[in-house]
Amino acid sequence: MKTMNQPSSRRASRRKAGTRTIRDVAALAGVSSITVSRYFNSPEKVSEAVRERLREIIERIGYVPSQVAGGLASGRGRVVCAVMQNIASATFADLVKGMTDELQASGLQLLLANARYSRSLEEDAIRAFVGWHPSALILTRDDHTPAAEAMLGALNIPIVEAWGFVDGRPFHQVGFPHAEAGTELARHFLEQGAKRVRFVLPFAEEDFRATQRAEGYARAMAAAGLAPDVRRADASDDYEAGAREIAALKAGPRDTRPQAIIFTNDYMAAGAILHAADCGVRLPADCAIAGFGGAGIAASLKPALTTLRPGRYEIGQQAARTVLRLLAASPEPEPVASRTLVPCELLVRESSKVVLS
Amino acid sequence: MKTMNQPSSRRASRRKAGTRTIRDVAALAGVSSITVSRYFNSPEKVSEAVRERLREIIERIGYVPSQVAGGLASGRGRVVCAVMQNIASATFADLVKGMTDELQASGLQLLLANARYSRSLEEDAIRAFVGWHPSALILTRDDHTPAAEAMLGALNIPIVEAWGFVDGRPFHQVGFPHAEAGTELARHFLEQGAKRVRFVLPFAEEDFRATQRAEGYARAMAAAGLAPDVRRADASDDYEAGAREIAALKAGPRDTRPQAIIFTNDYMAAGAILHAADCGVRLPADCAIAGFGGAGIAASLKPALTTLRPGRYEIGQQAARTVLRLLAASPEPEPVASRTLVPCELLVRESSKVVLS
DNA sequence: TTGTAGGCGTTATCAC
DNA sequence: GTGATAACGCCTACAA
Repeated sequence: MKTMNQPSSRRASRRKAGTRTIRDVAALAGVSSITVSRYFNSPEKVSEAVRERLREIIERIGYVPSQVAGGLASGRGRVVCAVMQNIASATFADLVKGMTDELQASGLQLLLANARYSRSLEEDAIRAFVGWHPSALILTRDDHTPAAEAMLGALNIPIVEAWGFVDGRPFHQVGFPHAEAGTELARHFLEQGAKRVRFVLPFAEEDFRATQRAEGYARAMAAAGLAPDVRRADASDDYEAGAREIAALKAGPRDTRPQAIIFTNDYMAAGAILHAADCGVRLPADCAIAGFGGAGIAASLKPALTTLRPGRYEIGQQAARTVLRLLAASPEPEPVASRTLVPCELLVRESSKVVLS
Repeated sequence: MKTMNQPSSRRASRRKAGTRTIRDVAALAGVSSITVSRYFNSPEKVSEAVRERLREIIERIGYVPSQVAGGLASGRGRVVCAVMQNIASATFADLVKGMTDELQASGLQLLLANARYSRSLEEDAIRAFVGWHPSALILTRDDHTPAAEAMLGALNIPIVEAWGFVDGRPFHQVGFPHAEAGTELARHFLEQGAKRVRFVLPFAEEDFRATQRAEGYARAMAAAGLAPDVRRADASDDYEAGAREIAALKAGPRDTRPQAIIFTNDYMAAGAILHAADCGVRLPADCAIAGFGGAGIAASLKPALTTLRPGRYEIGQQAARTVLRLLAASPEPEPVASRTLVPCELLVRESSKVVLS
């Protein structure tokens, strides 16, 4: 007599205790599991009666579909991957919020990686993300390593480059041209008649966007027939760097001192403003000041800080929307990469009033 | 005559073009696919020779293991899920950075959700995360909905409650007791002889941690036989709220005015300091000030702002470490929930010097 | 150290 | 509108 209840060809179940599957739901409802699948993915294909029964059962036993199994079966993870450059900065936090807010409703989960301004870490992050079979990818730079670029080309999914705004890329762009941001700030001073306008970069060289803004500034100066004056901060703390910059202002002879300074971020500018009184520098009379970033504190400083505010949240949002649009439109991909400009807003306040002596 | 080349029992492959699998690698190496699996998961079980061959092939064809398939097969997604309360705030951005930095090496991917201080959204996020079969869960509050609590209990994975630090919870704690933070700030002023110490809450009531700090402050006041004076800001912008608070300072008779104000975040405190001069208030002579958060700008304000700085990055890091420790130790779970205190640091500066009149 | 068999939970495909 | 079946890519269990 054969062993009962245990055909030798049958392995033990590897199922975790307490895990419910689509089949449990199907059995309870007296339908097949594919019907339960349809209930979630295309409910209009399930009859009203069955739908109601399923709703009740799912609610009662607390069934949650496995994203993992679904992703495997469909060949597409329910995942949008994003590589940030500095995950703890306000800039990227706002981008992330814009993206999550927008993706929330779609059921897509955002996966984040932090590349710390390194192209090689970005490549690593992309490679890791490939294993998730992402539905789309959002990047925050456009100068990838060749290996990264090769992976991107092979992925064949929507790819968005957010934050910058570059010509001639094969991927969708959402952001603004950083060089032009620098140009705009330079012009703000040039139009007021300033001739000596300085641009201050942060201590760390890693933020290449700051460098791009400096280049735009330099072009504007050159176009006006003036010599660019780009300096790099000599303190890693932004507030301290700004303070030192303003402290050094009176070092040279009066007619060579800058009439205006553009700080590449608002924190340096704030440091300058807060320290000015201690150095006997009156702002903006002795030197006009502008920042970049649209920091919340800018309006409260004395004098209030002029700043160029990028639409950080909006860029995250638009990047996510671009992804959703492309996913909805597939499999007819858009012929050319889209370009969504999210312009900066120049918030003009007292600090940037040029006083020509 | 039957159709050729197409046995009726054989379905078409659903494989995406260009997708390589563990079997492709195995075939190229002349080994079985399980050996390739071992190469990734326990390389020490694969002979040096085979390992070398596999390394070369994997590198050459750019094979990346599927996290999705692996997660399904092993019953555990390679995922740690975290629910934040305000994903765009500096606090949570630092937490996230601490977590990702720590998880990076382990190959675990962090999944984030934003609960916006809502218990119900937290519940939704947890439910969504269940579908990812997470290896662990990190939460940032301890007062979950009953449904959420039920899910947590059933999950049977490491669960960490980070940012706060509470007694008697079934889950691991990493953070600090917010009430005590309020107490510490209150004592800082009480020890200087102040009798009238005010505590200012932000306009939005959603941040229950701020309320906990206020409670700790109130207890310290009561213990000293003094009346607590908790006010809620009347402007949603923190800087503006701080400015208004300081502007209102001189409204009442001198001997009822607060001698010190604790702002529940540094932005309100900064707003107060920046606006003080405009109101004819001299700080700290007319009123001592302290904040909470350890904002970067605090040290640059005039007067420099005293603030209680929580170890935000460290808390994220320790939360992740707790998760990794528990995962490594399984299947022998720790008998009781661990408690990791990450203390705040009181940064005493000029703003909090009490001047008794 | 290496291999065989089959299952993980869902979905694509085809059939009714 | 509903169902049977196999396939997604990998890993656990067991065997050699």
